[in-house]
Amino acid sequence: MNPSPLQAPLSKSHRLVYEIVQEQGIGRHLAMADLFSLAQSRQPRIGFTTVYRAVTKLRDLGLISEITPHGAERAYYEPAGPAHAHFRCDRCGDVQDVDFAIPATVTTALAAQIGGAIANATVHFRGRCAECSRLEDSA
Amino acid sequence: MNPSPLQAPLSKSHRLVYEIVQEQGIGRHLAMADLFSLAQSRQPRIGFTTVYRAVTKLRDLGLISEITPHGAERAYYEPAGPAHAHFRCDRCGDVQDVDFAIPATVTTALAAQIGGAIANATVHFRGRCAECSRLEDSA
DNA sequence: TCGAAAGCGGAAGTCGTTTTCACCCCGGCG
DNA sequence: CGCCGGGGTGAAAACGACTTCCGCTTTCGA
Repeated sequence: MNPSPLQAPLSKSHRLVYEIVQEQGIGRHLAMADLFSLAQSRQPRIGFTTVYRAVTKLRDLGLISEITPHGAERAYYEPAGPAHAHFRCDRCGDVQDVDFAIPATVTTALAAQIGGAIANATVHFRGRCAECSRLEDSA
Repeated sequence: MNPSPLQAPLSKSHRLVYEIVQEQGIGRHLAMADLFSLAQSRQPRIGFTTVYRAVTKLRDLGLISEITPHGAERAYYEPAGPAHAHFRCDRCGDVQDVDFAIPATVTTALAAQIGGAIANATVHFRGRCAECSRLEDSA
């Protein structure tokens, strides 16, 4: 949302990747290869390594979120935003957002339970998405 | 705990892997390589492929659980048991159990929200474990 | 005993990710 | 105006976990 914190430390290429993720908007989940394709379509001479470095930096800066759904074979990226869970369909592999987050009171209590500090919580659901539910095969 | 459901469809090698996971008990999280090492120590002629096949089958049968913590670079396996969450320390990488599960009422409501079926929920926490919290460096 | 089927293990292959390394652009400085 | 110097860049190789392949061995029923 706020473009100001990224003026200083990001190169032009890194900014491009950031913009691509932002433009995809909430609910879209992009693999590294997708990001590379999109970046290439705007700047054909860009290399995979540059996109990779951009993603790594943006992730470390907290500007984009990385999700690794259980059962998926790669990571996905989305704009940083309010906490929410993800649902992955076992059949078609599609990942979608779910409006659910673990309350801070719970994480606080659990942090006390383990005696450490909890920085982050991720929730993933697996199952059959709406569309795949209609096709009642289990192949 | 209950050895009966595994007599029929499991070969001797697969049973060995199952027993190894069970014997490690609750709270232990074993990577594929760990399982292979442990299996080798009891049956030196066993091959990695056999352990891999055993793990795959046991996982599909629901006899063992596979977890892929966010930030980890491999999957871990543990005995199947009551639902619980996992905590992974960002510093030392250690994974430990956390007594938390998403209520069935919540998953039911969320399944309705997405219009599909939710078969499974996984919760992962990241942060600093008790031991690493004492070492106040952020390296 | 024989033959089919399942199990097995070594090795190679797959694939997403990460690192390496040399080149280039772009600034300041002499 | 030309010489550095350092971050940025991109092609390619390396890496590592995971998966598959293929031929050999064991098991089991006829």
